[in-house]
Amino acid sequence: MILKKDAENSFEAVSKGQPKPRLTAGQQSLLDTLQHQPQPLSAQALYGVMRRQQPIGLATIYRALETLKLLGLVQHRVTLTGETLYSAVEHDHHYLTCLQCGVSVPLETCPVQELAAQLQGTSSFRIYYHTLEFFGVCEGCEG
Amino acid sequence: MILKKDAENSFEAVSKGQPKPRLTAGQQSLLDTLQHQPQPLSAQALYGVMRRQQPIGLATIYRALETLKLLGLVQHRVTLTGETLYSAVEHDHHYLTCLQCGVSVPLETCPVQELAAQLQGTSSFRIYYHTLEFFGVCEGCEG
DNA sequence: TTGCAATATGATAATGATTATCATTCCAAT
DNA sequence: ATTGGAATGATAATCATTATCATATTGCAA
Ligand SMILES: [Mn+2]
Ligand SMILES: [Mn+2]
Ligand SMILES: [Zn+2]
Ligand SMILES: [Zn+2]
Repeated sequence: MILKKDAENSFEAVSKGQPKPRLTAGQQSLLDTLQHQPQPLSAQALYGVMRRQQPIGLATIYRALETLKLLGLVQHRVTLTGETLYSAVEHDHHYLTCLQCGVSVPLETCPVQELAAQLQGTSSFRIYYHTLEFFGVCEGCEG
Repeated sequence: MILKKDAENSFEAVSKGQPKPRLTAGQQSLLDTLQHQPQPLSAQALYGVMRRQQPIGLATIYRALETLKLLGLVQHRVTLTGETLYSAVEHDHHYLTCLQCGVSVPLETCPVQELAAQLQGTSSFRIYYHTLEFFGVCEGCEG
């Protein structure tokens, strides 16, 4: 996927002709940070990253992430340890995870893109993102 | 998917030629219960269900679910509210969930079956199950 | 069978990520 | 400038899950 670098507000790219929400400085800053991350991050990790550029309270980060999710700008996934990781919706990656040691290997392709577009028309939902993950046991953990 | 009704120990059906683990009475009972559920259940919900048939401590249920997961007999998914739901691996269903009200609509098809089999050969992992979920906003929550 | 070591179980305390509170600050529109 | 509503931050509370630890079972050898 091609991203316009440093769009002043990437909302345009996602929502077309919908009620336009104004992001606060903090939300915008958080979104920018997220869009520049190569990996999904937890709320607490984001708290640490923002700390150096634009300090934002942890509670506010959780609230902002929720808001951005509802706007279709941010997506989430939950790790085996129970922490939620966030990333920009443009970040469409999936993993193969070992149930034993927890190691995650990224997949190269996303076989769901088509179905997502198809569902978009079929269902009455407006679809923002999806999660796809495979679980099993890695070679090293083979018992 | 067709299920042999009341297999004495469905492990055979999943693991072929691997070190055969003996499930304890509680684990077996829990697995049976899970295989008869039409919907994924949380550990606590299972605790409530087992209560009437074969009382098992909550901690033991969590441990058993973890064990069954490692054996490739049980799968899990995490809801928006953060609770983990468990189901027998035979239960291959996916959902379209509203980020606002949390309602989940089941999908009819699983477009990942093939890729899973393919990955099985490509990767060095032994793949047990996968999760696939679409997130968006339902018609009623449309803002 | 009997005895023991390894494993499983239950009750309960502890953990930790997330959420609820609430006082304060910001913001937009009179 | 004034004001009502939304946003923020610090912090307490929540609650699903884990860690403990004492007790009960199980598997196996003597
Ligand atoms: Mn994808
Ligand atoms: Mn599937
Ligand atoms: Zn592993
Ligand atoms: Zn909804």
